[in-house]
Amino acid sequence: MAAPSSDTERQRDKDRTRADILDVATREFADKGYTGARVDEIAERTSTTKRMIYYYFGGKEQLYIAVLEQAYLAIRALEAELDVEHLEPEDAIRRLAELTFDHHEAHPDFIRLVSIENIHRAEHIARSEVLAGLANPALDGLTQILERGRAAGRFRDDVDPLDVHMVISSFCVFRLANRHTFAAIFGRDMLDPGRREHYRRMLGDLLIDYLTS
Amino acid sequence: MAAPSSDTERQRDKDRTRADILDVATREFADKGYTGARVDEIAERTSTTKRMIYYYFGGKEQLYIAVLEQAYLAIRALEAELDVEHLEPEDAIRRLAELTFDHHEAHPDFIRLVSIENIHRAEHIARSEVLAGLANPALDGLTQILERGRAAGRFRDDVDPLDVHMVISSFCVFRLANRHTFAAIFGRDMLDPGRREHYRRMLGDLLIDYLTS
DNA sequence: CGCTTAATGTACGAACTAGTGAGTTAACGC
DNA sequence: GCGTTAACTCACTAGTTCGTACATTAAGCG
Repeated sequence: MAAPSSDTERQRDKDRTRADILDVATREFADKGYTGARVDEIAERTSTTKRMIYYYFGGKEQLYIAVLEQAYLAIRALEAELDVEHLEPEDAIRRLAELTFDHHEAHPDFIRLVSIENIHRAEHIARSEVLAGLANPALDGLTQILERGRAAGRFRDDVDPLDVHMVISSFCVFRLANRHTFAAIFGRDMLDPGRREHYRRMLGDLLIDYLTS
Repeated sequence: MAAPSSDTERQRDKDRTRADILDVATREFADKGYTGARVDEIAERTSTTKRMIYYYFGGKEQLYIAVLEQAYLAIRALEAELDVEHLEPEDAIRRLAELTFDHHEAHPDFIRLVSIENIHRAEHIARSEVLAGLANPALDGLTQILERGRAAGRFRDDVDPLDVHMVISSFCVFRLANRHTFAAIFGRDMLDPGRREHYRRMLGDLLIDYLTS
């Protein structure tokens, strides 16, 4: 056989092995935290061996950083799809907030990785050339929306886009990141599907009432 | 000497030894997380030995649960001091929010412990008889304020106290818990003293605008 | 003042954990 | 075909980490 074609199962595949490790590692780190995750455990769930983790990534820490990079880039790629330029400012804000709301709910592992990284004071993000200062497409969209609302005299003129982004993130992140202690203390599951629409609408109301006051 | 008096330095003191261990352990667990914390490290920073940790607490996990219990009870004791019955509903809401805002900022270790516990899916809180279902005095106060505001026709009548509490917590917790990744990605320190008043006021505005819309 | 026991210190071990040394085999260009 | 090298396997180790067996000493009581 001359060259491996797409329908041929290659026994050795650099990309597939790497992707396999990264995928398993993402789940393991998100599940157990950086310190709690075990390299041997990751290796076992992989279709390859522990030696390959060191071959491709160098060590536990570099593997964890690679996991963070992949997770952030994937989320940012999703955010870049945001298209709200055709909407009225109020509707655009709601749409943007709901996009974040939905994204967070759809990617609990990412939220867990962020929480874990904050426990470690973002030292790994700081060490990553890819992530340090990675721009946020959603923030650019938000800036434009606020500008349009302000120009139309419908939004107050003393709001910083990053502050609004912070409010949206607070709400959406808290709902996922703190759901366990919240449920244990107050007996309410913030992820209960029956309350989903209520929270989604509430976030929009909160933002619009503030911006138009 | 017959009995140990208060001015006598007792060489053996059950309470002091226990409190010492608990204090050191709180800092260690908040700093490194449950898995990251080392029993030997805690012992070393104590004025006693590792053997005593096992003598008084039984093991790493029970020590961690004891740390959580003490931290939660201390915070709840502070919250119980809330006195807003003499204030107008709007001012009472702001006061309550600012109290939470200040408390969170003053107790970063507590916020870290909560984040860590959420990573572990609150399994230790669930195992603690003291903490499971521990009532929140601040929530009772909030319920009364909302009721008064609603009766006076100044607050909307479709708000759940726990939802308002969630919004307050989201904002205050996010500011502390996610400050590192937020700073790494956006270059803004949410704990910058120069922005403190801005955030404090913003939270109040956010709540009042929503409740009075 | 000696007896009892709660409180404390010392030394150690079994299991785990990140990482590696050295050899092996499949893929691919020539 | 064949040599080179990238991809891969296996067995192993040095250091760590929770936990404990055992010895010891201070405190209080009759």
